[in-house]
Amino acid sequence: MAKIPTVYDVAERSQVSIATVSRVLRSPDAVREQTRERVLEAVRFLGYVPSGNARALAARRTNVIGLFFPGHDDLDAADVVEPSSTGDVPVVVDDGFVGQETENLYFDEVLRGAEIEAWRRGFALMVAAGRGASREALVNDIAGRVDGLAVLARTVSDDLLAHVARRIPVVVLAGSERDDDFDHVSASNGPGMRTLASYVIEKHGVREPIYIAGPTDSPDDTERHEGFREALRSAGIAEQDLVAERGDFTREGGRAAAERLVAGGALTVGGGRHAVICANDQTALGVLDVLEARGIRVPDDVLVTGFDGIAAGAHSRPRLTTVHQPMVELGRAAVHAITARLDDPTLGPQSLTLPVRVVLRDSCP
Amino acid sequence: MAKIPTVYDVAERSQVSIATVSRVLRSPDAVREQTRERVLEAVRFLGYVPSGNARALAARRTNVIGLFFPGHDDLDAADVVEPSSTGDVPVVVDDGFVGQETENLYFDEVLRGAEIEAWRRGFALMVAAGRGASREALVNDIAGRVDGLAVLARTVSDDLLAHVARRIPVVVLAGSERDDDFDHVSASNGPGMRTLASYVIEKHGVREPIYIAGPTDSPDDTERHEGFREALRSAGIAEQDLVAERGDFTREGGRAAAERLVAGGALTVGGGRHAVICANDQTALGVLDVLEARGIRVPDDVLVTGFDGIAAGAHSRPRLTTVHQPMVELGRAAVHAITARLDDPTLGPQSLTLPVRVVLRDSCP
DNA sequence: GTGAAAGCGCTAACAC
DNA sequence: GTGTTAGCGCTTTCAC
Repeated sequence: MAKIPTVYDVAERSQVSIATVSRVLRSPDAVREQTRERVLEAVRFLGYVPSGNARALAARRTNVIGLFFPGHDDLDAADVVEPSSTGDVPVVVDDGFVGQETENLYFDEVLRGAEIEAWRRGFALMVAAGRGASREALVNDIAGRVDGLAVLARTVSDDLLAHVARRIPVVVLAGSERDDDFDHVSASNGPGMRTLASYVIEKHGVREPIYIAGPTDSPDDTERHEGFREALRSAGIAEQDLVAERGDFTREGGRAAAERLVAGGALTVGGGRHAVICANDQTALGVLDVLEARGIRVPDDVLVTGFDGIAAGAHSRPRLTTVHQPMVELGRAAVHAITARLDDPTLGPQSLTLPVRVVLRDSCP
Repeated sequence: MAKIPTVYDVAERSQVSIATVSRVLRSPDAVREQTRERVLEAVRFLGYVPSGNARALAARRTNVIGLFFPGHDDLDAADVVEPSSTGDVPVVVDDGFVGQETENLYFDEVLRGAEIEAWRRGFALMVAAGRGASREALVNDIAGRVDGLAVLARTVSDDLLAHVARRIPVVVLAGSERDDDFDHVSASNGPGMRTLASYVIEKHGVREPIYIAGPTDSPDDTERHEGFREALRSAGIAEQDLVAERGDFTREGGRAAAERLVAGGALTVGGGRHAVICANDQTALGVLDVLEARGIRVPDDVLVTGFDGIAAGAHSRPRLTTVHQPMVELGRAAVHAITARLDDPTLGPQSLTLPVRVVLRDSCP
């Protein structure tokens, strides 16, 4: 890293102009083979790697797409652990240890989809998991570095989004299409939950399903909850008579909610057919944890359902009935929407809602 | 996006020089409040977002760190699905459907760690999951856009890495420290597996443990396998007499390997105490799938162990005994190593090995 | 097929 | 405190 070589260094060494160096890298065919070889030789010799920034600046295009998600506000305080100096490997009995729960399965899947699609279209991906107060600054910063930005709904103010959208295409993920000018990509949350809830009510004759909601600021949960209500309505069930709980989309939150339900006597062994409808899979898995520990049988005593379709739900005992939403596809669609707008800036606001499907498994057959 | 405003536009509108605009954004305190307000007002009015590229170019520093992992070569062919035009939500019975298996739990965790640490240090993160032949080009490209690069071991040629390392700090993830000049960050694979295998052999009296390896090109697997061999050696067991299989680090690969073992008669009900030691958790989970389907009891008939400590293993039935490696910390350490070198380029090659621990659960108590 | 030269939008001395 | 002025390292006409 002594002296980072530039086009000028390469040009000098290969006895050509910087324009030719640039050509060799961008459109090799426009250069005579002999010249090209000489340039490439110099590139190798010097260890030349073109500056993406200079290129982006000159070309007025970064070929990078940004992805913004809210991050964990915890996890951040501690410094990097220093390795234990001894080479000993401790052997511990797991009495319930669960590492740090991977709450972000959703994020992971979406990111994977975004990455795949970005790659296919020749874009790099820049990710940011903003936290705390710096969120807005982060979004602004990243917006200055990319050609387009995908943002999870309700993670940044509409003002900022509007500001940023004047510079680059912005697509909002998982937000219901609203009365704004952004592009939206989301899953069929409402219809999905409605279909599932109706199934539970009709097929299993449950008249008092319990809904465990997600965080109040989750647009996904808002839509799912509404879908649940619709199902109740069309079955002629009055919502005010029902028990309800709120989780936080985490397995731990699901456990806590389930404990409260059990303590409140809402869930019992053989106490008539009950159903717990959870706003997402993680919550439902937490519920399953508690029910199993309490000896309450699923699905015999209580039916349990989730939402999302994460892999863990397909492998749980009992396996989890859920509404599968195409998370990877969401990520891909987001990137797709951005590139589409990049290709044709005159496009009107797009709203894409991806289909979901109810997947019946053991926890609610 | 009509006309993207620049410093010049802001300067003109607020009646100051571009230098002052820059100051307002970088060091607000160096500007008189009244002037500052005027500039910020113009920023808001114009929808100005500073160009990260121009800034990086001028400042000779991007404040971005790159992360390179190998991607799935599959998944890429299909185009984005078009939403079904009907609003109907299909209800399907899951007869074994598992969505697309999240194989990359490892990647996800490391990425999370990297993201956290990058954020703490004021860096953005650029990720690339290279595939196929374009890998090298991708790495080169991304190297031109970042201040430092973390690369999973053995995903790109040492030549390229050396080339890139002349420009920016490069840290190799999960590779055993080798005789190169790169920084390395890895987990205690060998000692971890050795400890686990010894435990299985000594505690449970297993004399013929079966090892299911990972991909041949995985440095992690190489080290783990060697750890396994060491355990055999110190127990006086001859390796050549043992059955061995190779998976590919995926659950599906684990299933396939287990099927072969069952077919080969290596695993039977009550056929003496056997143990299947897997190179990673996903493989082990696949083995559990097969054993359960075959009615072979774990841990009564067969002991099963994994490696990594992914969340899914803590929730499987039976819960999976494993060696937990700090994946999030690996990501953090990688970023840390890069920033350390950025702060002090004179540093010699660093090699950090993070501690692991054996976690005993039901599958091998 | 190749070179000269004009930016791209910003930061950072250096003056005033 | 604020303005002037060089670049930063590339791409891209436009000549030749």
